[in-house]
Amino acid sequence: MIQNLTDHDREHLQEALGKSGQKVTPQREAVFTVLLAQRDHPTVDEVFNRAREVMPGLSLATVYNCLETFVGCGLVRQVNHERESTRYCPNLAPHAHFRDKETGRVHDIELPAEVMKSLRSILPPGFDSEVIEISFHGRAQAKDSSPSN
Amino acid sequence: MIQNLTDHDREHLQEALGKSGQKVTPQREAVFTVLLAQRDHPTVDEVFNRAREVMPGLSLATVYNCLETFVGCGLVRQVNHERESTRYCPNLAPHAHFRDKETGRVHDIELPAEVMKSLRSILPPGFDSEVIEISFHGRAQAKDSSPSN
DNA sequence: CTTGCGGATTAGACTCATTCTAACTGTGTT
DNA sequence: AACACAGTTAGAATGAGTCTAATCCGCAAG
Repeated sequence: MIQNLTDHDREHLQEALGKSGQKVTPQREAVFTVLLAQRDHPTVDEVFNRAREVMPGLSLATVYNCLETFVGCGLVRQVNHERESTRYCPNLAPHAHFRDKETGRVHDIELPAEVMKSLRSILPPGFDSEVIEISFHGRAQAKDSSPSN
Repeated sequence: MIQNLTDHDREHLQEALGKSGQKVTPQREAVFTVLLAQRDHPTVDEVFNRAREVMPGLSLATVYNCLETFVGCGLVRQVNHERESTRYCPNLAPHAHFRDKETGRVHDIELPAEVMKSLRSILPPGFDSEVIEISFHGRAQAKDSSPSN
């Protein structure tokens, strides 16, 4: 079920959009709500379908737009695996992704600061990295992993 | 300039293909030659264009087929960055990739065994990973980086 | 009010990397 | 010679994502 945003989350949305001079709109709120309601790294299509349940007139283009906006103001992260459809993730803490070969499901893997540091240290001088993406690909023991919010 | 394969490289190709029950063909040899001649992580299109100089009748579909075959028998690695075209890399040693924001060029970054190990160690029990992809994204000081084999 | 402005949304056309299909080629086999 | 079969080929099909042009909506100025 898709619940409404908590005041706290709405404020978060409000603030992040505001900072880059953009507004909260019903569509953006709906899309953001969907992302928070089920943190399973949905594709654009999945977000679209879920959001439609709550806002039937919503268009796919708008979902693309909203997600792009959110990425732009740091509200969500894009997750790409090989050439599959892009997925979206509202987890802001630095983390890696694990993609289950069997189910296709994506799990967040916590990334300790010291590992991040050792990773950064392998860059030769002259290389300056803003983003580090780490993704694992393999099998995960099924232990239900849909922490719904 | 695209040179011929050394005996050593031809043997390598031969062996890897043979192991998975496949043959060396002129097209496969041409594509492999292109990959070794200029280790700059070319896209399929780039491989296609380079290989055509040497084998004008070669078709794009074949380039896709050859590259897929090579990936299948462990001769080359695929490199994906966001949703850009897939690139191919004949460097077999474990390494990370650095994509230059400005030039779009991809650089190999050596990956020390101990960093690999610490990465593997962040996986919670039950997660079993075969492939780890690490990619950096940022700016690299231009210091000509086309080590043509 | 009502007019006008600008950002947001919309449907549908478009792009383009990749995959698929069905015909063809070349080589080795019975 | 006829066959089998992997590999190759051109072109059609797919599908995620982007673009375009029209419309909508909230708000500020007149």
